[in-house]
Amino acid sequence: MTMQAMQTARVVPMKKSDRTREEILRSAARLFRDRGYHASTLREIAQEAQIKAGSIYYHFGSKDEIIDEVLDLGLREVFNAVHAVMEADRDNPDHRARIGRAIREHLNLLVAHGEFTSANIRIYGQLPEDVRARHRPLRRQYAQLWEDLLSEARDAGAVRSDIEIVPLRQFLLGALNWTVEVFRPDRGSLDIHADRCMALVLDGISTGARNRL
Amino acid sequence: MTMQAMQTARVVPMKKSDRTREEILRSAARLFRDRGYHASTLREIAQEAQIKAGSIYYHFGSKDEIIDEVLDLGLREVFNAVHAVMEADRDNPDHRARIGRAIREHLNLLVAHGEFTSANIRIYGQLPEDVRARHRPLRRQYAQLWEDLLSEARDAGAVRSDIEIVPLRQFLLGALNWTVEVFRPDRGSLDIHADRCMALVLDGISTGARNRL
DNA sequence: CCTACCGATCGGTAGG
DNA sequence: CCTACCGATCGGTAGG
Repeated sequence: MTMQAMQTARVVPMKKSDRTREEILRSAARLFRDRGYHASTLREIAQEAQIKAGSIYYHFGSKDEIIDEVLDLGLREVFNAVHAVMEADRDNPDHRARIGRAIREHLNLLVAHGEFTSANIRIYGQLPEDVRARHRPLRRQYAQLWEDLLSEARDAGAVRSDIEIVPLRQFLLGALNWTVEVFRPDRGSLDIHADRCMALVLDGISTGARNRL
Repeated sequence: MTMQAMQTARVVPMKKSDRTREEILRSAARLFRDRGYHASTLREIAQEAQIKAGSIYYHFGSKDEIIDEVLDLGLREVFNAVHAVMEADRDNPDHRARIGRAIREHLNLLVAHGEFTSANIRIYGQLPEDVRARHRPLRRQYAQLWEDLLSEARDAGAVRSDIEIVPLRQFLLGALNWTVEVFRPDRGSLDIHADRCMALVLDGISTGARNRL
């Protein structure tokens, strides 16, 4: 197998059943995002994936298994990419630049994996508690990534010292996610979008905010 | 009937059927907010309102009629209150203060009518198109209120002239709604919360933003 | 406002 | 991966 073939194989899975499986997940993510979890039926998901309803159970054991994987796909790639950027920037003394690069990477991934991240953001609050519970550890891990970054920035004097880290992280990630949902920027306008978020959020944090977060 | 009685009558409806009707709406709003529209069944709504499922149809013709009224209640009172504040402030030359007061009133109402405004914010994106279409005129009206306020501020030089009004309004209202959903501030901390939003959002708009919105 | 019920549709399964 | 089907539950209705 040539290098070319191996790379292709990683992007477009070779086995047909794998491609169908991915199509089910992608269809499910789109429907979950647009109509919510309960309103999206397995019959609609199957139709979008161009198979019959009963055939979904060849690939997944239950609807819960599908939502679990959609949630996981939506966040894990964001986690890995942002984690990598933060690691590469570990010794940079410019904390504002570090935060900026993390923001940019976060937005990048949100746009790249549209269906899955959007579905995750939009429906998480409305899922049954047992589904949320299974997904929570990954959420906590990602939140911790940002809280560490912001803590270091605060300790270095780059962020106002009277701002609490947890609400700051909530506000920052919330604002970023919200803007992507509203603006749906294309790849070309992503840098502008990231700068805008930086300016609106970070300038407020570091110089403008009069009250404790 | 005394003045006292009349005022009481307006707050707590006298007829029992009116009170049941209100209880249905409030239960529906809570369930819609917490689980989404489709996941909230008429049977659950009825149970929360302490009546039997079939009895809902004594008060409402369909589930659609309930969601219509929940959406309307969630936004109309916000619209009226914010509109009144803007009118009272019409000739104030301090545009930053005008925007600040409008923000404060908006947040005030979001907190005051928690179930209905939260339900409106959270589930609107996932509703069937015909439900959204019926609710859209009121949404547009409220958006126009803010766009007028922001346009005047920009024309007076209080907001950067290279910022487009529509995206600015989307971002501002989106950020305000988001923070209320995340922080759920009590009445006591509302002023602090409003100031924080002012600082984070408005300082970015007027002095910090490098790029066009 | 309740009881008793309807047709439709859901998530899921058996057998191929 | 499909056909044919199950019990459960949904929004909604009839009759009181």
